[in-house]
Amino acid sequence: MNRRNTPTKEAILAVLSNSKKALSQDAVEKQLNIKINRATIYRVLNRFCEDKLTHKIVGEDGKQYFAICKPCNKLSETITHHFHFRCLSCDTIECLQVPVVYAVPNGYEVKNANCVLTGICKNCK
Amino acid sequence: MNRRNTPTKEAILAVLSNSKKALSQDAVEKQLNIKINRATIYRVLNRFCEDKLTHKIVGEDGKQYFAICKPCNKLSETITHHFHFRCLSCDTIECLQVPVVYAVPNGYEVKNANCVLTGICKNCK
DNA sequence: GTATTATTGCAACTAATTCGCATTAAAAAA
DNA sequence: TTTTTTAATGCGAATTAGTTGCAATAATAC
Ligand SMILES: [Mn+2]
Ligand SMILES: [Mn+2]
Ligand SMILES: [Zn+2]
Ligand SMILES: [Zn+2]
Repeated sequence: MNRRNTPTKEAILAVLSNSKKALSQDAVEKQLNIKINRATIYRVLNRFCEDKLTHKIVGEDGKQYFAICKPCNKLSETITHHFHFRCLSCDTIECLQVPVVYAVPNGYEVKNANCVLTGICKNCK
Repeated sequence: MNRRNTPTKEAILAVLSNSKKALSQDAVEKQLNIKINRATIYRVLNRFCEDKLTHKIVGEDGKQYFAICKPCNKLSETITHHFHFRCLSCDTIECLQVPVVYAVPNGYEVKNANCVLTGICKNCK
């Protein structure tokens, strides 16, 4: 199933590129200047993830956030797993350039990591 | 608002105590031998969290899991933030005795951490 | 025993995400 | 350039997890 170029895809990608924060479907929709269907936005975002263009973070609010972050693209696989920070005040999630370090017990195979720190961000203090 | 002792509370606590894994509301309900309302289970679990008897983990599946784990009770605040592991095969979350280590940029205040590794657990390999 | 109010059950509700299906439109083929 | 193929989209309905209002129940204090 080959990917196709569509205005929808471009628009959503542009929004993500211009954002320093990870965005929820809702946030993406609000920042779009064209009207795109909710389900479609989810589908596009998930396709981006499949293609490793973005990554998905799940907050302790249980919501999905999507980010295309600099670290992810330029650095090695190791730092690909980095911490995220969710500010309780401005309710945004951002990628921190802080690698996730851990060691798992024998016999465990880690495929992914979802690490979110919560608190108050620099701007909101 | 003082807490009261009820059979419901005892039953749910017993289930959590006997479990080596973190449990969702659904999982708790299934393991109970008495019938307790869904909303009530959530309320009891959240009360446990308020009272620091349990802690809540949110998986990348967006669901809430509750655990009363050994490390949490006997160790210091520092290790209270530990990694969790969610097995994609048996779909359970467990507390790892692996501390979460990080350093945040200046001006950030961390209040909580939700760190979940995903993959295949020892048993399922 | 009586009063107070935390706890519970039930049903309705909310919010986030997904899904089925018909329609549209990229891109490949002719 | 037209035709064909099928990925992408829109819409509405469905699903899932969790919450909330409210009346009934029951633990605890008096
Ligand atoms: Mn990132
Ligand atoms: Mn734990
Ligand atoms: Zn903030
Ligand atoms: Zn497993």
